[in-house]
Amino acid sequence: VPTSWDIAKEAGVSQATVSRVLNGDPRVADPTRARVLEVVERLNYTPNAIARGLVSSRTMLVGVVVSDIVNPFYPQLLEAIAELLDDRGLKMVLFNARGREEDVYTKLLLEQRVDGIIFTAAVRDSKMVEQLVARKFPLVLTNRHVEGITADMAVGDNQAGAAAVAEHLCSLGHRRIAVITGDPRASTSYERLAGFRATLADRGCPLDDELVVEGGFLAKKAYDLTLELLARKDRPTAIFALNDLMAFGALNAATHAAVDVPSQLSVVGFDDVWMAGWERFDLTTVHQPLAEMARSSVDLLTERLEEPSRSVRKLVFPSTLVVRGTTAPPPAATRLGRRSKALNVQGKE
Amino acid sequence: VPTSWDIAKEAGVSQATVSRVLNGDPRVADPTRARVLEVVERLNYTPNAIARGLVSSRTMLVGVVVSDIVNPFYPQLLEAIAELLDDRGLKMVLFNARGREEDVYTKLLLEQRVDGIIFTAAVRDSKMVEQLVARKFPLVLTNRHVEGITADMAVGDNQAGAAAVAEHLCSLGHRRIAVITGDPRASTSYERLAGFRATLADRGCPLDDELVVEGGFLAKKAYDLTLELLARKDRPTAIFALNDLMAFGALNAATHAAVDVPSQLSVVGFDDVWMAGWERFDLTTVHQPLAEMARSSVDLLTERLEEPSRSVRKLVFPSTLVVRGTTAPPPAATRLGRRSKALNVQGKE
DNA sequence: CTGAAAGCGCTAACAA
DNA sequence: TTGTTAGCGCTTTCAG
Repeated sequence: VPTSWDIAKEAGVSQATVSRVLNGDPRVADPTRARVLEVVERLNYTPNAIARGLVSSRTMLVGVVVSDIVNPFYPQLLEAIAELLDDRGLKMVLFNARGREEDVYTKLLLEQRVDGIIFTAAVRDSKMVEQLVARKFPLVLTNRHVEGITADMAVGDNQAGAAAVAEHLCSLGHRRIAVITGDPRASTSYERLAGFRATLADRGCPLDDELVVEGGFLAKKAYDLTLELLARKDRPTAIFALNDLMAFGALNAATHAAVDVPSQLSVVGFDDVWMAGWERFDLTTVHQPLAEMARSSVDLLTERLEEPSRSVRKLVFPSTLVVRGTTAPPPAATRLGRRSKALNVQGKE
Repeated sequence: VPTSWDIAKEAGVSQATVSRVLNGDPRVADPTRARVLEVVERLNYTPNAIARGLVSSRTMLVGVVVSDIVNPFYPQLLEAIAELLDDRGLKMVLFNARGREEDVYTKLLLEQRVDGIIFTAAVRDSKMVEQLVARKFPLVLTNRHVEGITADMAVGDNQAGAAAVAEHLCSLGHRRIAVITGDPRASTSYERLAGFRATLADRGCPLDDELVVEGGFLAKKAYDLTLELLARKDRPTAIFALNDLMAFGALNAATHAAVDVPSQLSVVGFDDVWMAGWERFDLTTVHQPLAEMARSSVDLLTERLEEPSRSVRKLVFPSTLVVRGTTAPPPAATRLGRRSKALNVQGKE
């Protein structure tokens, strides 16, 4: 593998000149530049980014931490982030946090000397994030945030989104509503639950704690929990899963138990991942502007990379309820005569 | 940020000794080692992997290229690969090839001096892979392979899998079978189609080219194509989508068009991604042993990293048909009297 | 067992 | 406009 010295020798110039040409330094004579580039081409030379990184202390690598890569939410986010990073010449080092201790991978991230980190898997009491922030390490919290931490972040308005779900379910007439929460350490789970609970209380139909179960943001767990909920004597008429993946699990469980959605059971998710609109799910859920969140995350990071001392910004993105076909009035309400019309109205968005 | 010199000074030893301690060199006196480690701990020192990489020419970074990260197949593969790499102290630099020119990212990969590359998005006529192989760059082809290239690879038996689908559909009585292919440049698409076509011909019901359409491994495209296929005067009684994602698209389209699956239309996929078994899909498909493929890919790569001259190995993994609820005899056959029984048999696996 | 010294391949002053 | 010269932080001989 050729080095810049090899091509310098071959082109009859100094190594420094080669470096200049490759970095687009304007004060290189055109003929010289041409000669160098010719050799670069001929020897198929690519500069060693490691060496470059050592001296410039810029690796052009960005660590991205996700909590569960098989949750379709993350690939969708990653796709957007990866493309934006690419446009800025940055490369993505991916970490799937699932199960791992967070300090382990963060340490790895640091050893690797990534230029910055985009965290999408932070937990509310993360000591690690706190340390990184204290060290003034360039990082942005995306989607989730950390309690009491001042850092750049791009998050959705979880409270508002969940509140909208509560309104929706309440006005449909639901009174026994179950909630399948996510990881309780995630701000997303916490806030969605809080927003839902508060709004439900406001509307005079407080949440029954017996009906709040923990699904860990996992489809399988939500599936099992739904089966369990449906088996109860006084089963809920609606289930609010704190993310779409769990809502899918609930939907599958309902199908398994031969419980019709939405006539016998309403299901609501959160995120509006791309599959949520599929006919086979047609899920009522809360939309989060993923593309914009991704763009802002990358922008926040690159701007901090360029100007480390700039003031911290917190971007909150609106969440909007998307009513599709998995919600309808509860069976009881149906018997009271609001059935067919309401069913049609809610049947399709 | 402290360097090894800082901790050397603090511990009253030479920088070389610090390096030795950190690399577990056995010939360091225990008291010395303890002193060094104490300082390392106290100063919260982490070695600079860039510098280390420069001298050892080992970055501990592995490039992983996927063709479309939102296809659930890849996250599932990535999850396994990431964990295995992690166990070996390697980190993953992810590239989503979607739309990008392959030489662009491969060049980036090389600049970054990743130790090796796992390609899951290779196209059959890839010049880039050819060049990398010629350069003896450590790489493994996973899932897809490249025409006429000798390299380490871990692929599924696509021909056999597709043949099994052909057998299954034929014996159910289907004669008008449509195929939604993937990216024609991918070996997976090519081989699955070839295997399917050959077996169908053997069974005396050759494939009608009018019914072969290109879905590019994309759900949306498959959705549209299915709608189009269903609108034809002489519509197919079965659709073989060359991956699960497209099969999901077909299923959604069928629902949209109010065509019942499997009584009016059979649908088969390929890959058996984790969602395929969900009640809402219950998709008949071809299982690929993803976990083993991932493990082998990482093994092949790490072994080559350790012993660059070892002989090339090609691992082919068996593909097995998984019959679930989306396949049944065609409507015509049903009219001939094989309906209800067959329907039940196929209705659930 | 430990220290001194020579780079790894590049960027960035500083000279010329 | 180009060349010379220091390092970046580490691993690794080679001497003690």
